[in-house]
Amino acid sequence: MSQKPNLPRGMRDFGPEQMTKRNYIFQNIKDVFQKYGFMPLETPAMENLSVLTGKYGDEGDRLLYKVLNSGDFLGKVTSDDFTSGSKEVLPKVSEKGLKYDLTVPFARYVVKNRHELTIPFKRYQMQPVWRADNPQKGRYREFYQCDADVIGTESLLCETEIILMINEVFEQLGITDFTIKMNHRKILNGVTEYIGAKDKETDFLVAIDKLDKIGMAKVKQELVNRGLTNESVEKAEQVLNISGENLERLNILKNVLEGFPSGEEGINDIESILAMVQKFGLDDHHIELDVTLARGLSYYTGTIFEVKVNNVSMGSVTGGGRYDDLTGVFGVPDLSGVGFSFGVDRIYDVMEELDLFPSDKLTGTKVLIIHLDQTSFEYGLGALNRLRRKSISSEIFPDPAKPKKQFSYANKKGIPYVIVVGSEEVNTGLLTFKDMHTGNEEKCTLESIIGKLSID
RNA sequence: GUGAUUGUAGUUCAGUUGGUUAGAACGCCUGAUUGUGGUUCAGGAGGUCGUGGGUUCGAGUCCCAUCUUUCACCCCA
Repeated sequence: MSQKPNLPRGMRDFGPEQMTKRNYIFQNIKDVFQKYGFMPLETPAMENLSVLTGKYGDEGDRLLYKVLNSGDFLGKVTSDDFTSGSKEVLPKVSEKGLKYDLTVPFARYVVKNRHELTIPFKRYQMQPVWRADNPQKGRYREFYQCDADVIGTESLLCETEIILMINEVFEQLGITDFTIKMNHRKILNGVTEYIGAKDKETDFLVAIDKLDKIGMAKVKQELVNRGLTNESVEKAEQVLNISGENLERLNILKNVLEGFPSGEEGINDIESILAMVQKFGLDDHHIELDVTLARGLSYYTGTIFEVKVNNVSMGSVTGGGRYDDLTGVFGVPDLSGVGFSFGVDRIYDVMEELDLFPSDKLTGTKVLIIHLDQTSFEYGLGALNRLRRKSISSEIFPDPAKPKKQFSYANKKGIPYVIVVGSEEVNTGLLTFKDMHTGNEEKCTLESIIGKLSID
């Protein structure tokens, strides 16, 4: 027990059964991305720290995994650096880090290849990212993100298509009870202006983002603690209490934010998106306008959204938004982009909790050939070859073993059918074909077996 | 980074105020069944009690450190 090798904290293996389920999710997402015209992209696990740092706020910088330089990593460090602490030492011992999300490396890629890209550039990316966070439920130190971004257009069609894609993916995965929470950074700007707390915008956003978690009373308390005036807090409560259908909420907001240009722009965007979603004939679009949705990442400037699966104990499973100037920090301003990301690991946990994995779509090997002696083994090899030529996922037990052991193997692997080959079968050419689920057996030619297995 | 919490067989867990040889269930292996799994029955293997120190005549049990698990804060997929 004690000798067992262990994994680093927050990192996980995925066994065959888990991988089958994970691939099922990946495949669904990938199919939808491609259907909407996104092309695949991969970037390395590591980026230079100069690319990563400063993009995710102070908190993000803390959660970045830094990679020690190769060779004599202490070579450039003086004893003065050492005594003045890790801040001085870090840049001298580490130049690279593991990527924290897929959006920033994507922006780096866009800048690097901007002359070759067809604009608008649409890409999807499904890769692991790393965060040195403390693990807990639905939170890992290594996890996959599935991003799709469009860069180089301000069209609200992008936002609309994101909503369509989210609906398609969740529908295909069998997740029906979910909510796409949508908001707009400009609406939030307008609200902060309206309540007279323009200089406290970050404090305001951080506090209201917790509303559904800690309740109005505590949010108000936190707003006061963060230095907002009582008048601001009262006005904020009035806005945060807006309820009703999306259109009603919009109308109330319109009145409140009249005369605040930023807020008006945000409302117009949301209205356009909702109208366009209707044009695609999506009646049950799961959208809920939520003025408390703020989202952490500081680079969002337009529409923001987040998906929550209802009635499960899990944070958001998808998130995204529009960023007007992500590439600005890399020297290319005015490239507007919008993107979103599925959290596969969380979707997996949710589907497990709701028991949504379809067992029939997840089987690997379809048929196992069981042999009883050397002659039948060799006969079986020929049959195996023919099955595989017909693209039937099949295997033969590799060792001479008792039937009991071979059947048991099929059973444990969940292989739905077996073919038994013994001297009788070799002589007659009629193979014993068994349905492991029902236990029924029949004698068939290989052709008719192939026929039956090809139907499924 | 802060505050709690967990660790005993492959897995999930019992284990009394510190006291003989650390248990169960499931799983695994063998046989009942030399051409049949999943059910049943009989038997068997498997543990440095996370690790390192300490207290004690004696530690799975108490103390310290460390790692790990889970959860909350922060933040977030």
